[in-house]
Amino acid sequence: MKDEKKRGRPRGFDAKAALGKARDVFWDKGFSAASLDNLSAATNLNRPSLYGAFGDKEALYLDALEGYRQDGMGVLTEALDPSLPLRDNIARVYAGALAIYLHGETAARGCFLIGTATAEAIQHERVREVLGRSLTDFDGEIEKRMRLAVERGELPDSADPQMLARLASAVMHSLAVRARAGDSRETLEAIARSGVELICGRS
Amino acid sequence: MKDEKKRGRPRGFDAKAALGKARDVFWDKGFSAASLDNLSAATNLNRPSLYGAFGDKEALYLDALEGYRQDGMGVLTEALDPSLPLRDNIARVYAGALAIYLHGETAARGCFLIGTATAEAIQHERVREVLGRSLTDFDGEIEKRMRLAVERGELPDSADPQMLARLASAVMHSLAVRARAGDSRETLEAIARSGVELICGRS
DNA sequence: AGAATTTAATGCGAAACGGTATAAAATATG
DNA sequence: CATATTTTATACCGTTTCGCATTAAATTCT
Repeated sequence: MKDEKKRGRPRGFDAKAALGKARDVFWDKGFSAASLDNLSAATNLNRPSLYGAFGDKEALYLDALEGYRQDGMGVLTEALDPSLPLRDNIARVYAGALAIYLHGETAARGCFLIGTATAEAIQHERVREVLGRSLTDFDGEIEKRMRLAVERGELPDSADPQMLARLASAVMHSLAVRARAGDSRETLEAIARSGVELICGRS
Repeated sequence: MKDEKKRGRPRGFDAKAALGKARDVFWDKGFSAASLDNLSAATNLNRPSLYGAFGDKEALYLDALEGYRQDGMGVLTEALDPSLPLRDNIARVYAGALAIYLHGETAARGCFLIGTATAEAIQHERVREVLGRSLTDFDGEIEKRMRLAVERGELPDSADPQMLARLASAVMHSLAVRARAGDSRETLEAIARSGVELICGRS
């Protein structure tokens, strides 16, 4: 469904890979501090090619954000596999987050969204919109699992699924910030463990 | 102890007030997107005066961060008044945070540190250092109160004061991010209430 | 009063910025 | 093969950036 040969010179690069490289630059520097020269160098694309494929700098950034958001949702739904106990689900959510935030083992970059989009959110309405949607969608996915947990008796009937979900997200937001502030993997994992305990009950 | 008249032309502005105006600019735009022209206009200082009083842009930003950090610690210790019950203390911490994050009632700016310093933390080591220190100091102050709570029997002996403190901070970090993402005051206050419930026990 | 010293104002200057005009290269179509 | 169309490469344009050089103003010290 995409083999209709477009006429004209074919593009000589993989747009998805280039977007990933651009995302890495934004991830390290933030939107404002990342220059088109940086992005051009990282993607091996000259500026007109970048512009042609993605539009201007803001559009490229929004594309990168949206891709990250979708990847994150994928990791989340995978972690929330309802055949596992709730406690395992939440632990997996945090483990998945830390795998992204710690980036390999070495330098911690934290969360791309929380680490860079928050800074631009006041001035750039579209960035704020993506950020807000990401947070609420994340909350919502966890909330669904919390509702299921109440139905199944993993949580007491008195539990408030929406609020528990938001607090479960809150722990992750904190991991995102702390990772970028340079906290050690050990510290972050300890917080994650304690978070699971607190959210899912001490039973 | 500061009436020793310096010789030479006296400075014609209040450095502290100027720093506050500069902080507001950084708060809205972030470090990288804030230009010296913006800062100059907001403070009513021409660039050489800014430079003379605070040094370059990064030094000015670090000054603003440090001032915010200290203000925040002041609000925190006030909220943690040990003559009040733990539950009230934590509720006051969140209320104090939201008062800052929501800025009046209208446009939400979130937390200056979490909203802007996280973005620069990877590239600017000194910013990362201030951010990290701010987070750990905050945790530490709450941890002291948690220890006291265990001694007093407000929390069970089995409670882990360090981890409870970090999770209490986590809720605040989430408020900081969500405020900047545009969440309503009602939502944020509801999260704060639920956070108090979760941290301080459902009793 | 005059010298010394500090701050304030104007404005410059080199570099970096985002974005694009222009032309060459590569492919499909007729 | 010629033409149309799309991508790539080079180079450039106007603007904005940060920082400072220079000069004027205001105050203290001698």
